Amino acid sequence: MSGSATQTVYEQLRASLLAGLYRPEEKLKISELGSAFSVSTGAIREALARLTAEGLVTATPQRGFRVAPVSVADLRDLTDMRVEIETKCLRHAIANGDLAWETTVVAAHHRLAATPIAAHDGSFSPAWMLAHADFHAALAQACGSAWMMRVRDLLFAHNERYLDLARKTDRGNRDAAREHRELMEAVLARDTERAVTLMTAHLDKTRDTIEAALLAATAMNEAR
Amino acid sequence: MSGSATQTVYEQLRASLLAGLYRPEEKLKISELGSAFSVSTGAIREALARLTAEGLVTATPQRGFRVAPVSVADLRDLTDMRVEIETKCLRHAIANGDLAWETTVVAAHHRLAATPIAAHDGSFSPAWMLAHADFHAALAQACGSAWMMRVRDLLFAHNERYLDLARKTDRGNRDAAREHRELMEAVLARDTERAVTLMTAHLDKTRDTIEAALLAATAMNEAR
DNA sequence: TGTGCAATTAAAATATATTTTTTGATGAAA
DNA sequence: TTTCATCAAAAAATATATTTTAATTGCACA
Repeated sequence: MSGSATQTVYEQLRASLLAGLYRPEEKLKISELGSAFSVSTGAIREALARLTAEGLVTATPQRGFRVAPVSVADLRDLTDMRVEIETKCLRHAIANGDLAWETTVVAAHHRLAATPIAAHDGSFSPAWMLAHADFHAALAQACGSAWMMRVRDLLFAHNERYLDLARKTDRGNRDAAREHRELMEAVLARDTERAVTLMTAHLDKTRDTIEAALLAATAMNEAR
Repeated sequence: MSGSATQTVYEQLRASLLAGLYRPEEKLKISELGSAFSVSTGAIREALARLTAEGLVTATPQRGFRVAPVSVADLRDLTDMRVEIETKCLRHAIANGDLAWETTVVAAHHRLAATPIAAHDGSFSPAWMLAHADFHAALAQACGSAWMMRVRDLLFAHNERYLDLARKTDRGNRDAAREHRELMEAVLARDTERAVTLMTAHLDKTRDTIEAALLAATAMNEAR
């Protein structure tokens, strides 16, 4: 364990949110969570406060916490920003990255490629989600800017939440593995423009896929 | 008052941090703050948790909270990122902004120009800091992207902390008022390239000033 | 005089108890 | 039936108490 109870709760809650274990706008009851994690309400409130600052949770005075909402508009806005920052990281990383960086990229890609994408229930497997996050983080890592990485990480986290909503719709009609491989190859070849183009396409494609799933889900809800 | 105690504490603490009322790396004792604000320790912990997620405060398990450190390296990194995002906001705002936006910019600038920059003790006056923050926010506002604004606000907040460190060194050898006026004029003329150039110069100049003050302060500390 | 160890103090972390606020239900009056 | 007011239950917010952990002090011993 990495230390305090509140820290553990924060990490687990965050992971659960990113994995889509709670629905958007769902109420997060303090005492319920408290008994679920078997810690005091104080620890829960503290964890929720941090998640609120991250934007993964919303807080309304006197009426508690909820899972942050999702929307097509937000997804589009988020993706635009992500394209911006991810390509910027990539440019810098390709310019600055040394052999050690190349090595971590290759390693991260190997792990990603070798990890089965789907869990038995049709959702993304946790192992793949982790490998995927690590691969993208590895690409950006060598950008040499802590602030860039920080903003990147924030945006990536928010995107993960959407990613999970696109479980079923996604795979099959898309070759994410190829996209990742080409991305790696462009990076190793230090072909900045190609890498940027591929990254942009990759993120845009992800957005389109999620958007379709999101609209389908909304339509289903409205019909009911 | 805008509601709960924890909310109030969060806001006040944040304002104090941005105003430089606490020194970087200073210990933030929970119970001390509790009695200072005359609220329970829980409320303090909650506020600190949020500030931690914002990066204004650092938390170390089992040994509490401290004011986040500052450094020349961080300031440079922060400014690079700020140039990036502020100019991006500006481009979009100039493209999208309507008359209502122009109006708020003019209003914000008028207020800024009419507010005395220095308090009697040589630091920036709180009123000026507020008017300054509002002016820059107004410029970016019309960018039309919530995520852009969110990242911008985060970066701006961190910069405010540095700004205060540059109190004495700054004014006199710099005509910030002119820079702001020119910025407004370029924006009203919808001269995107000029506005971007001015904004970049404005932020870089701010960094240089702060950096000089920071180095001077460090040298003084080392000499002691 | 310095070094290591125990005892003490201080502070953080956690749990529990209390107060306040909101929400949902029930029933009376229009 | 609909609307409004009142009451009861639930949950959030806050305060207090307890436990755990880290820091400090003082003392014995080299």
